[in-house]
Amino acid sequence: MRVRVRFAPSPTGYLHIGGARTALFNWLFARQQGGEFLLRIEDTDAERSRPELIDAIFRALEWLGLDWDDTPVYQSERGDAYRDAVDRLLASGAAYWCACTPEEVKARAEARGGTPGYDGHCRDLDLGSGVGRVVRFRVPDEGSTSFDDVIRGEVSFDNANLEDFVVVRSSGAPMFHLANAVDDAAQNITHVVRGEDLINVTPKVLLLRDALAVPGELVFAHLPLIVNDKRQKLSKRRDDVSVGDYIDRGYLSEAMVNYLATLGWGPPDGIEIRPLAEIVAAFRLGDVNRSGAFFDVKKLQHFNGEYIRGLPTSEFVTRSTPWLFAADVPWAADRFDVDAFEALAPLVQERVKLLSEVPGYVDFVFLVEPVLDEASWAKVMVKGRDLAVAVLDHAAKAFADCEWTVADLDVALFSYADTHDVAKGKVQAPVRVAVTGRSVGPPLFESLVVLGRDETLRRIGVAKDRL
RNA sequence: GCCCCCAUCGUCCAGUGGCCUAGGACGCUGCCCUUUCAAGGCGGUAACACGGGUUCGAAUCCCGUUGGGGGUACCA
Repeated sequence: MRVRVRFAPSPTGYLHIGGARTALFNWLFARQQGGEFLLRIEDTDAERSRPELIDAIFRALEWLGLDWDDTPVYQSERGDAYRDAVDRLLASGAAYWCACTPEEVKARAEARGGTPGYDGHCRDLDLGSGVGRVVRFRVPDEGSTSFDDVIRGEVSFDNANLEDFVVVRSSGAPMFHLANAVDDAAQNITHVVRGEDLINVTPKVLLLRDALAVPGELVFAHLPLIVNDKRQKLSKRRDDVSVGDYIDRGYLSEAMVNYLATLGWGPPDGIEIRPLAEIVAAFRLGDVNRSGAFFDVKKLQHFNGEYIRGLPTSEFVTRSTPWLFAADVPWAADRFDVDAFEALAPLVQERVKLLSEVPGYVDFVFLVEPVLDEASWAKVMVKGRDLAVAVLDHAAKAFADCEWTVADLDVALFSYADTHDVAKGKVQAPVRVAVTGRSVGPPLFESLVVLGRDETLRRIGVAKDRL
């Protein structure tokens, strides 16, 4: 049978790292099996769902490159199907109306000794529908519900530990388990790949499928959770994990997807950074780990640096250009010079880990006056004042009439190093700070070539005056 | 409390009874290269939670302990 999986986000927040990983593993499995990857928006909870987030989720998935098949299913539009299922459940006695309020349920539980859960109060009262009433599923008192998880093996729950859970709220809206069971059946889903936080809900869905006489078997695979540095499930509040935030910080989708694929799984040959197509080919659902994985931003950054360096330079230019027009960039848009950026791009490309770092490497070209990094100035120009004065004097003269090429600038400036027996690193520093404002940046002479003789000499002059 | 899951370097991943004096990657770190910073090259650091079994032999299988996590809603 053809594999059909689904990613079923609830539009209560932006797509976060955990959801992205779940979507990715579903997608990998589907593509690797030649199956289909479907989308379902689980918006049964009108209170929490925010329709405007749905599009943001789609865009995040698109950014990641996780293309889906068919049009997404919206649970908010499938009321009839759920009502039909509930009618069948009620008719067969698998479910019943319950008039207990949450407060009553809780009060009785406390009176019983604190064990949470519904006590079956209305089970055999044969109540009909009514305002404020919910429909509960009649969980068998005995036996157990188990399934063979692809990742974890046999997982079993005693039915006695399961309460008669609500399938329809007093508002008439279906609960997640019900909608889930009905939709997985309707969409002919073959495999459910989701986070381990949903493992306890599986017996309920299984019981529901059974009661609804859904044909065929649904295979489950519960992914290990992605955790924070305290080894707790990533939380939108506590941890900063929205996929969109990573886009804004200059991460490449290829790097993100590749990194996410190494969380809970690893290719047999140990090569972590590789094209998605190879990951698809090597991926095996059954080889996914069972234990939680820490989301290590440092390692993600390393992946990102690798991907940036691996880009053709022209693509690096087109992908980093938006960052040069970002709102917080300190120069007017008309100061941007494509040719200048293209000249520096290959040198910047091998130095950044994030696209957002790019402006900091080339700003001196577009700024009227370079931003002055105080720490750099203090170290090179103040602490090393004597050398700085001598070097800038030398540079001002030597740069005045040499050929304006990397090779000639090199000779012109470093003749000072040779004649005065000073390390080249020491000699280039004052010029770099004078011209770019910082002590780090792209190679100096290439930078000067782009800046031009007049501006270079002007900035050297300004720095000398400041000394 | 109850239920479920998990347990190899700081972190991620290999390892599926002998190839393991446990391998790769990130990080950290030493050296080299070098006009800064990167990148690159060559090294180093560091782990099978504990206790019992099973077996000729266990990181690998079983049991227990401990530890961690998840769930326990008229959220998903």
